[in-house]
Amino acid sequence: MELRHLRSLVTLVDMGFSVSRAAVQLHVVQPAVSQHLRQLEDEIGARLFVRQGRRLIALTEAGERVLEYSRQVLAQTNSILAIGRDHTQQSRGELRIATTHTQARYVLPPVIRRFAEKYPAVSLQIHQGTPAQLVDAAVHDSVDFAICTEALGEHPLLRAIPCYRWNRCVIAPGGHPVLIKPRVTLKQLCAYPVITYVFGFTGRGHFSDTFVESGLRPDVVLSAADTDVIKTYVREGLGIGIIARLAYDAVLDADLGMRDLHHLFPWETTKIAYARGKYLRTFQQDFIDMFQDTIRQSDTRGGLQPCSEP
Amino acid sequence: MELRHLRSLVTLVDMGFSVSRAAVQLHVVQPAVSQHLRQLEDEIGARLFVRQGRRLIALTEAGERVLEYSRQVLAQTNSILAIGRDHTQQSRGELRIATTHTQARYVLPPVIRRFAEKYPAVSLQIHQGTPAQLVDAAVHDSVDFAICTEALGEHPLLRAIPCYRWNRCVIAPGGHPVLIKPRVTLKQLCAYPVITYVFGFTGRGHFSDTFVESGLRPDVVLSAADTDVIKTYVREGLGIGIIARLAYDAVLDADLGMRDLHHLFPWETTKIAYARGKYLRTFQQDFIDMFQDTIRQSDTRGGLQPCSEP
DNA sequence: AGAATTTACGCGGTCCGTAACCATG
DNA sequence: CATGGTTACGGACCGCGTAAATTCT
Repeated sequence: MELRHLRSLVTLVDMGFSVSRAAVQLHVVQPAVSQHLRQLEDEIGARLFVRQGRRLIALTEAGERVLEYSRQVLAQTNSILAIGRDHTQQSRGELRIATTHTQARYVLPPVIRRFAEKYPAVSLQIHQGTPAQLVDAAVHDSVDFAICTEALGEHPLLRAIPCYRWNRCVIAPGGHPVLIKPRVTLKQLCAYPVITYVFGFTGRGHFSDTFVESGLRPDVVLSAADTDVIKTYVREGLGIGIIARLAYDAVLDADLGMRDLHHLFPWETTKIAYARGKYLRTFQQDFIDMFQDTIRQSDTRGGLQPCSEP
Repeated sequence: MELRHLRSLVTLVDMGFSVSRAAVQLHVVQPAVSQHLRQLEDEIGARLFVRQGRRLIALTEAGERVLEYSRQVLAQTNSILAIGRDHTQQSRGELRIATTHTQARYVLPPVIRRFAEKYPAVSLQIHQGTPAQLVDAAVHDSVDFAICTEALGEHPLLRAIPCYRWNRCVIAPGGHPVLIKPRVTLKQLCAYPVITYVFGFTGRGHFSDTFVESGLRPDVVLSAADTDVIKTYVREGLGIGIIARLAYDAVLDADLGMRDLHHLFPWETTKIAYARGKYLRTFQQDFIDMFQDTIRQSDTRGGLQPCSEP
């Protein structure tokens, strides 16, 4: 068994069980990949693939197991090479971050600024996606870090580091009746049409749970993945917005009124996660440190609380 | 980078930095290994070895990192092959256990009997060693399981499963004054010369701590790694023995008196550990289950308590 | 001087690419 | 009949083994 066999297996699966596409991806011809897969099955001595005629359709249970280990092996060989790059070109390389819109837009900018200043030779990539996609990308090591609130932390193949806790606020056009009382109640929120995040995003789970427990039902007229979209519709007068407190900008959103809601909802914990066993280059480790440190310095202006290490 | 490079690196280290011995171990000629190491260094692009002239002396820091990942990669490729064997020859293979003398002699026999009955085609190996050696063997995957009380559980590369808790007893030749009172005190134990386990073995750490805390100092005239040796010297009249309660056999040791001491010392937890990420074949998983189950059935006869899963 | 490692070189295996062949929708 | 996968075969590459050169104990 050689690494190329494992590479062929993993690429085959990632390419949706198309041998030809895997071959293209691997820069070899198709019969080569066929041979790898065949040899791998021979050496392991068990069927790995469910076949339909000559076509490969899916993995057997054994195949799933082998795939899992193969991914780990390949990730670790990458880590080995990363060690080298780390020692020779300390501060040269790339940092691939996958996160949600809210993080990318409201939390990361000051961190990124500091990082880019300290490591000008590191090329930065910020990918966006749904929490489920972020998890996937981190597991497959197609990004270095996934930063979000949902779906991390339970995954057995990820190491998740809690970074800060945040809560929600309500926003509404200036003069809106919900803004009168300094301390808003759940009942008051239910009196108006609500615009908030799409399910699966940014703490929407706990958000809904809170209403269910209280026996109240909010009138969610619109859901969006993205705080800026929510704000836009709130400005249009479509309803009141319930967003992450940290996404309210006192200057840019001066036309909107805001009331903190941390007394109504549970705190959410945003984490930074990476593939377990991944070798972190010094600048990657440093990014995590800078992230936590920046949060710590920005104090509670945005209503977020730093998390100490677990 | 190919697996052979990693194998050469790992073997080199295991052979004490002798390229020639590594070559023998790998069934290739020496220049081949030299080439692997050279190529590995080239590809990683960092010095991995500390050299003294042409001789390799030690690993650099980068080398240590690479070694760590290489070990994991190789362990996982082994896991992949194990998956195959598991699916084709369900109950054929080998089970390598490393443990201390006390476990091998007093706890494992009934487990082994059940296991051998159910899996006659699995060849069993029982290795013995100091707790530190057991940990090493498990980490390097040169055994499948390490079973002992000390040193496991904290190691980051091992997964340790608590199996049962035990405590100590005192043994002495029949009629010895320490046997008169049903409830022995620490002070009484200090009145006689004591024979017990060597430091680093079988709960000796907590044993000593207990005396230190009480301000008493036992008169340990002899330490042995092995309960049978202790018993022998107790029979010789050299002193009283403090051993694991489970190592006292009511029939074979009828000439020795015994008093339980669980009111004096903290309970010790014996664990079964294996390399994290290792693929457990079905019969290996079954061994753990049978181990725990056998303990559960043997009830408290030997003064040991089963542990539920953490 | 001898043990151990590196360098030099040639052979053999094997890995991949080309091309022809087969199955499936 | 086109798309996608397997079988067959040849050439190029390279990994290993032999043997000579080198260096440190």
